[in-house]
Amino acid sequence: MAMRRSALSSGPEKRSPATASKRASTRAQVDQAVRTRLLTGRFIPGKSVTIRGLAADLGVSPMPVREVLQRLSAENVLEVKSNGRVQVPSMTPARFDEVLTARLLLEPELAVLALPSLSAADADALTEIDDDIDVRLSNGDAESYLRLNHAFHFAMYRASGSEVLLPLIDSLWLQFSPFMRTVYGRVGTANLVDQHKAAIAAIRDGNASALRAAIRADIQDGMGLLGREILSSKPPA
Amino acid sequence: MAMRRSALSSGPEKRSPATASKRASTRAQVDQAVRTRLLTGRFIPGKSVTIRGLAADLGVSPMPVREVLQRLSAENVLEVKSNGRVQVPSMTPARFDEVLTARLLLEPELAVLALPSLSAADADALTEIDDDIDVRLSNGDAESYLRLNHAFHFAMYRASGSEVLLPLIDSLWLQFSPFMRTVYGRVGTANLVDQHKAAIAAIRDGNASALRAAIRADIQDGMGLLGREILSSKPPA
DNA sequence: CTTTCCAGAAAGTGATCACATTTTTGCCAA
DNA sequence: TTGGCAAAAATGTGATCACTTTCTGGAAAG
Repeated sequence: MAMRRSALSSGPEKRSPATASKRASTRAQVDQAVRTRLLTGRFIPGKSVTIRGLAADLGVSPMPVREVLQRLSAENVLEVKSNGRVQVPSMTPARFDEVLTARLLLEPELAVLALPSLSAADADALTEIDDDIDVRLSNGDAESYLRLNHAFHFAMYRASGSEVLLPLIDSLWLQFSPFMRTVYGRVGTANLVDQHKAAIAAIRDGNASALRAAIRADIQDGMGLLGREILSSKPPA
Repeated sequence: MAMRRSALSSGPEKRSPATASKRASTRAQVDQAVRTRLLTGRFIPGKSVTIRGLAADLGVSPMPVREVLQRLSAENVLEVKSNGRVQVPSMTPARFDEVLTARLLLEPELAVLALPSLSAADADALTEIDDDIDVRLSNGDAESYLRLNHAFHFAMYRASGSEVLLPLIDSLWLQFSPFMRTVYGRVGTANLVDQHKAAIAAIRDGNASALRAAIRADIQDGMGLLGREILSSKPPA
């Protein structure tokens, strides 16, 4: 294996004991790094994640990693096996159906709740993200698609100022993203469709029912159709 | 303050270093203990929870407590202030509305998903819990009511074998239970109504739409009416 | 060539320490 | 009595160690 030092922070490695330093705890950095990896599918379902291994990978001590893995386990994002080992859970048909159900129940609702707070400027920002998505899709860049699709949805959702629904949806995305990455890697991204433009139009019109329908359809298009099919063929995943 | 040693495990206190001992990790025990306290309202909203303090209270070392607090923070159950201190969050009107919305979206759905797995024996068990609830309500025993109401709902939900929706709902209950305890303590439990009997009837009939309606109404009755009113009068809570 | 078993490595868990920061307390002066 | 200020206590965070359990790989036996 090639030399890889400190996937976290490219700066000079000074870390005196217990130096909370620059107002960003090491745990928060590790947490962000792991979440990003999950959301962009850089953690494959079934992959086992070890404290010391990830700590070495990120160039930090085991303690912050240990706490982050606890957090993600509690969020139902990582799975703790009976022997204590932690891994990215494999997707099952039952699990997939539940995630889809939960998304369809929660996300259209939160989008509608966010609607009053979404300005024309927000709609412009969403359009910019969506244009970027179109480019990535045609290029087959699955990882960037995942990242931007997440950015699109959460730019909407965050506008709601939600304190309860948003964390729930956050957990859901962390749960399905690793699996969807494998799906997109298998079937490609070229024929992926979404309802982002319909959603943006609904936002500009301030049309709640249209926005609800768009988000619902978007989830079905991006996740429902493909994933269900994949799971029928390959058992665990 | 009176002497209080080890609220956890009344047995002889032997704990050699790193003895995973009797197949129940200390962390799991602490986790269960804290969750029970939250669900029965023994943690008051606004109460600050410290690692060392809780560890001393439970008679364990700080490490397991530290991990449990991380888990509950990640689940949006405990709040981490900007200074790192952890506390049971105060309920706000916005937060309350969101919890109620999320409950109404998720719980009726999961109940219906559980319906096919609910046998006549399960209905009998639910009836037994509900009878117990009636006794506690007339006695004004708010803490037992919280515990049994939780038991009633989750006896249903668990039958679904859910891996995704159930953890989400779990998080919601941990979020609103401390607040509801203060509500019941203020208005009493005598005039509390629920739809448990309607739910049990729907289960015995295998009637999905009736069950969905019963759960929805039960949530409105037990939480919606009272809580909204209380929040109008006292600001934080 | 396959199976069994044992030694070494790897991994999670709990304990303890050190340190920076924040909070609390108690005292002194106005 | 009250206001502020400094000392002390409390708290979260990171690091490190010890120990148990589990996993892995290879050697020996069939």
